[in-house]
Amino acid sequence: MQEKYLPSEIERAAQAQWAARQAYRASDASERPKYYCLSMFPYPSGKLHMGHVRNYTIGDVLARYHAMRGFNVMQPMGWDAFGLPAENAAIANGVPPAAWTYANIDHMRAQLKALGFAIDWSRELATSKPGYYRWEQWLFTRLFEKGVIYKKMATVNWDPVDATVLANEQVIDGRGWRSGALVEKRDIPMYFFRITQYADELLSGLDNLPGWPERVKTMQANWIGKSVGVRFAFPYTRDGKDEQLWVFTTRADTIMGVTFCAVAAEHPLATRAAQDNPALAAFINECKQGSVAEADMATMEKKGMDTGLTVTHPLTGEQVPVWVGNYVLMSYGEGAVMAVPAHDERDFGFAQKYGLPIKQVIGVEGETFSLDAWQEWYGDKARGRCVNSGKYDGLDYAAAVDAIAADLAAKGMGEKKTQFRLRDWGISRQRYWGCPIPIIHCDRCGDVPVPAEHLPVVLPEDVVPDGSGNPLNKRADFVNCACPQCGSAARRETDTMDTFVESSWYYARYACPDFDGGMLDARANQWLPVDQYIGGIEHAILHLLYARFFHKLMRDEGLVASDEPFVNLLTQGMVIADTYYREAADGKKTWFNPADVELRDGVAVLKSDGQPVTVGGTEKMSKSKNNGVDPQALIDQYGADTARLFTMFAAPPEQSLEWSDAGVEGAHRFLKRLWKTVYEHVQGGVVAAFPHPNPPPLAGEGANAEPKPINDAAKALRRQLHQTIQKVGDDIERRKQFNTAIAAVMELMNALARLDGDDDVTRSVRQETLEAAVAMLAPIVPHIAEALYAELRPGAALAWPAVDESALVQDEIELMLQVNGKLRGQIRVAAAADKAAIEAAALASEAAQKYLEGKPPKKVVVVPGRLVNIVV
RNA sequence: GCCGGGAUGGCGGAAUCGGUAGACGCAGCGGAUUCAAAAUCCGCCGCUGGUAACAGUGUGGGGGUUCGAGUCCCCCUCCCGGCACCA
Repeated sequence: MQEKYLPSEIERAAQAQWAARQAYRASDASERPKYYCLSMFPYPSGKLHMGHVRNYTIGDVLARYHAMRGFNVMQPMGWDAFGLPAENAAIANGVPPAAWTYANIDHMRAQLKALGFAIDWSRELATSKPGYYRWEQWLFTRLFEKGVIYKKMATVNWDPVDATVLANEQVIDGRGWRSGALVEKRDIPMYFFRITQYADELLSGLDNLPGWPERVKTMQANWIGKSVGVRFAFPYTRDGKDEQLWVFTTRADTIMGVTFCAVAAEHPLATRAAQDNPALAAFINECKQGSVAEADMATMEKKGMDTGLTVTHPLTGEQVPVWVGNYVLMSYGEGAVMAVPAHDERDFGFAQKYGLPIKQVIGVEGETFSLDAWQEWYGDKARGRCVNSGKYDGLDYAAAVDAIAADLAAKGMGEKKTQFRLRDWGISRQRYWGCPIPIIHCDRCGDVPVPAEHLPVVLPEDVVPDGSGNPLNKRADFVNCACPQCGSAARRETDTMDTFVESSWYYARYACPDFDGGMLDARANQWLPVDQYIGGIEHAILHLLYARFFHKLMRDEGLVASDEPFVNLLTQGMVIADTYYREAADGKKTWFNPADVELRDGVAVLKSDGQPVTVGGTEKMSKSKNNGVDPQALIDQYGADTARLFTMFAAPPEQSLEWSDAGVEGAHRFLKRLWKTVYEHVQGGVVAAFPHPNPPPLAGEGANAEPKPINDAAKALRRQLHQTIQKVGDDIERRKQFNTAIAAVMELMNALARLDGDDDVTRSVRQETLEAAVAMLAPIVPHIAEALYAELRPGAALAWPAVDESALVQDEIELMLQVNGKLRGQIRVAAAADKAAIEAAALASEAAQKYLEGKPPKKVVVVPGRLVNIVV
């Protein structure tokens, strides 16, 4: 055995050996129970970042652990290959997005292999390949024919200078990121998935996901946002015609307090009023500026303008003024809202600002309504009883809503309605590097889906976008085609799909990536649902909701048999690091990578020039803040095992992980010590492990089943060993707390180092401990574990150690002794002692005597196995 | 703004069901080894007072429940994630 721990050597050897025997190839035909372990696939941005290392190490630990426990494990990997960054790189460097993407994939695949992940590479896929997106296009045409996909107008961010639709990310302070032009809202036609049709099932299905974190389920439930309310109309007459302004409210009980209505800038009523009102027209134009992002809408200053029009209150008959409000969105509900300033925070602010009347219609007994205390009237208190509401006075929330809905229905002016906050999913993107939408526009036949036999609609890969518009529009060979129905000249749709579509079903395609006869084959149901899904918490809502939705779409197409795609979900925290920057005179910040910064006399300075930089706080590793730590340098210096050990040890998986170079050093030190401990033991000759229920046969020792006499120190170590086996299995399998699993093995190794003696029994206990410790670490640091186990048990395959129950038995245990809840000492009692015996022992103890001063205790609390608390 | 999460030594974190706060690791300090250094090994290490034994105090802030609260309840502050075209 090599005396020195040489990571690069043993890692290369282990990886070559795994590849040679195809160790991680998942069998489609196995007797063993399946375990499908999936990590969210990466966007091929260039090179792996620490978030990837963390994500895939978590998945690999679980995959390897389950393989050691006898499961038929599948851990696949692929590439979320379409997306905006490829186009940005194209604009910056003049490289086609395809070439850039595939080069990145090659580099990142090599990095993943260097980390030693137990991935079945035979199932690798990239979403930008026609063999993949072909089936996405096929499903699109099926759903289009079923009406699950439809077309409607939707609002986008429009850059008037670049003549391009911008992603929210590309809008900075209301301006286009490249042009700096003020962004405008613009309505364009888009294709939508009718996800709202599945809203109820997506909501109720959360109850069948006990393996998901509560917080993710809560976020999804709030996102779907089911609410029962009332949709009703304010009638009005215009140009001699009777018309209606429809609104939706969850607070119909406050309908008698309506003092105005507010409509979106794009609302037909606003458009009409603006025709002979230049000031209003100007205001509407102003409203149309800025981004469409909800966060921007919600935080901007609430502004409005009177249209001069009024509508009739459906119950009181009063005239109600109609305002245009910049906070009312055309795409939400009806594009119009009723306003009750007394009982809605936003309406209140608006009314205060523009001097609109405020009318209290809800009261809480014993409390006086006052404008100063208006905030008090939200939450539970808002659900008081009706006042100043005529016939509805005295009714509570539910009764008032029922009565008001009934009266509106009787007049044909409204009805109860279940409303979801969830909106249909718009998937059209005016971008090149995505999956083409398989639609052909024919002047005669309209929107015609591309027939299955003509799929895939292949995206040309030699295009270089320039940042203005979609380059596909300039490709006559792509655009011009014949209508599949009538054969006349037609135009191909040039919008591509939202990349969330590709990531909504890739998990299913891994079961049968080579199948070219359809989207999925029978192997999908063999492997699905995914047993464990791992990915960042930032995907808690959108990606995970879309994937659940897609699973139900595929189920309803008869492609999968299950209702939900992911049985267990682990949402890992972010990897964060310090940020450093310098600010120029014009306020522009230049960010420096932590690797280029060092501390000199407590001041952060740039290594290159020694001048100070400003410390900008600890944030998610990102390109924009230039605080990403390149895992490659770490692997080169310490090896993959150290990188894996550190990322698993530094924080529990669900919390954010703060990067630290010093911690890496500690992880490496532990592996060196482990290597040395095994080396020293092996130098003395390997022996059979201490007898336990399944004595492992070792050449020369035979079936040595005679129990050997064992001293107290070795017995104590064996107790700790088997407690550790119990704990580590529980930490990995149930708790998914790898940091404490590692800490427990470290403690065990520290205890082993203190075990003296070179007799046969002690050596066999040492052998047992080392075998188990190496096996327990194998899922986390597989290369070194492989090498060490081969020295400890030549020829044997790594196996998870079994717990020896008999080693756990204790005769005497220590309890803590509290007086008035404060720790004052310990007592030793027999492990089997009952409450009375424990109490007697406690009262007889020196510490108890000291604090009781001869007086009887007021109360004694005995928690067997834990403590005694004496109240004096 | 709305929804979700977090805050524990100098640092990362542990305390799994309300029961020894600070496991494990990093940094630091002291010692051994060495010509010297690196590496390695041993010891100390929340704060305040004390030579020490020990005492007091301590889990973002304020209040509450309990024999007992980092953990449960109410209020507050700050930080982070998501907000539908970043992935």
